[in-house]
Amino acid sequence: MPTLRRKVTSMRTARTTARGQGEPLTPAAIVDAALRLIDGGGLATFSTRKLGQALGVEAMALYHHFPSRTALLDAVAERLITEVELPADVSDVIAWLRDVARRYVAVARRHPEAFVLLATRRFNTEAALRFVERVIAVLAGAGVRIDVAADIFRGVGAFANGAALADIAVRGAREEALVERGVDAGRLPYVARAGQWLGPAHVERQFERNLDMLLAGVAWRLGQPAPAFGGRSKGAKKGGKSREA
Amino acid sequence: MPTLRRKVTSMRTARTTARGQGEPLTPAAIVDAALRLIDGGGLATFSTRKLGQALGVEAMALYHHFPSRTALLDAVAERLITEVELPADVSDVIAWLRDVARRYVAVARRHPEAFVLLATRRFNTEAALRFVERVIAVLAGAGVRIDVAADIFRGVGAFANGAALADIAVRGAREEALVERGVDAGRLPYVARAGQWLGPAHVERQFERNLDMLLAGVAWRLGQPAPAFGGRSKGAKKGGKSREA
DNA sequence: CCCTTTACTTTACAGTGTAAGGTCAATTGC
DNA sequence: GCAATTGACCTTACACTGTAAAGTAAAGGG
Repeated sequence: MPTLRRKVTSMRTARTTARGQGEPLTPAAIVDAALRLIDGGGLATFSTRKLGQALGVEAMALYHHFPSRTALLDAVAERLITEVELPADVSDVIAWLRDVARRYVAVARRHPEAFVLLATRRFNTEAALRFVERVIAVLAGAGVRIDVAADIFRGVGAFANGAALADIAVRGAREEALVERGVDAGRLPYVARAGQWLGPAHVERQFERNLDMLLAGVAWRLGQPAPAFGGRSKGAKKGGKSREA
Repeated sequence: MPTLRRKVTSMRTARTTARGQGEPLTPAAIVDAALRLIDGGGLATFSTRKLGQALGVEAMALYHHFPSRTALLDAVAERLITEVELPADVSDVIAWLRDVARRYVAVARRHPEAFVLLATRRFNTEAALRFVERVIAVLAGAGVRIDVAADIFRGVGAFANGAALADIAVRGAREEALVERGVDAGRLPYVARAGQWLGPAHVERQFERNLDMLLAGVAWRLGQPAPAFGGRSKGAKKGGKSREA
């Protein structure tokens, strides 16, 4: 593996743009650059040519590493899931699920433009399946039946996805106060009153609250004592009887 | 290539393609055609030219009614929200919320390709705000404090959005059995076992179940008796002490 | 009758994803 | 040592995109 790819004195020239001197392109480097580009300029304006330029390469070079633009974006989505690292302490499944959901949404906040790639694609690619595997494994390890684990994955996953999208949408809006030029004050009295509570100042708190509510249901279903709402679980007593876990 | 829509006798020509004779384009007709096109061919292949053709008009004619393609897609999203009609019986708020969530997801199932427009945009357009208004109004009408109503809207909304996207993704995948060529049997044992439970056969049931769990939390927060899991709420009475509603 | 407005068309341009084939250094086979 | 192959990238080309700019026909108003 030559470090100097392409002799510098020849017409072919070395890639001087935004990457080490001559090491060849790798899928990982391409995906990284793509994510950076999307983060910086939005998904709508992302193009293979701009990506090529950012890598100091013609656009068609990308097709040597990915069959299509869509495949490349799939890889970006993959890259995003691997960014959510699962907490190590699995002693409390509910707390663990809460942490996973938090970290998942954190990824959305870090990559608001790219996150839609993750939210709209199916979790059946390599890294995504590994993610599913680990979550189900932790649940199963806590004694949860496999079908119930799937149910819970779906439920928490759906909520996390939706909350992440809402978070992005709310924060992304350029602070137009939601009370749109007073138009709604008359025709939309409730929106006018609820406006501030639907703004970016409260999304995070609302996420936590609703997540806790959902997880309380999960805990109930697992036959565990419901954790106290709004905070860390402070072991209550027995609660509902397990029906299937 | 002016087919023949240019003065056929003396009148302003007749648009013979896929629409009544000569009546002029309306935003509503455009949006309808756009939605049909997206439903039929996917959002990715949707273009202003194809839409124009479907309406018997040049693409640029659309720009007389909408400032941009994006604005047109905004209008399609608007069209989608108006499609979810809110149930009339508001006697039981929890049951009402459940119905709304169901109908919302039903829209996603009816328009799997277009739904992403709704899921990724902010609810601050005309029809969307009317939707929010009515939901908050019903909650407030049931005695829920305005900030709590906003919390609940966010929670149920996020879950419904995420569940709808999951529904679309799962149903959209061309039945590749999730057990991808046996690859995972060894490396992904839990996915292999959970596969069937994550397939299209169970999304709807899982949606109902998780929705019920979330709504149980909502009911608890409203100081109402928790509805029975997994079924219709069998209206109980006043119940526990309210903390904030 | 002219003037403006409405609704649409024509033309044009910069940008898109990507198929087909080319180029040249490095590696391999003999 | 040299030919053949391969890997990694480039060049060209094409069909297609959104849309700016300007044109055109008909309807309505003064």
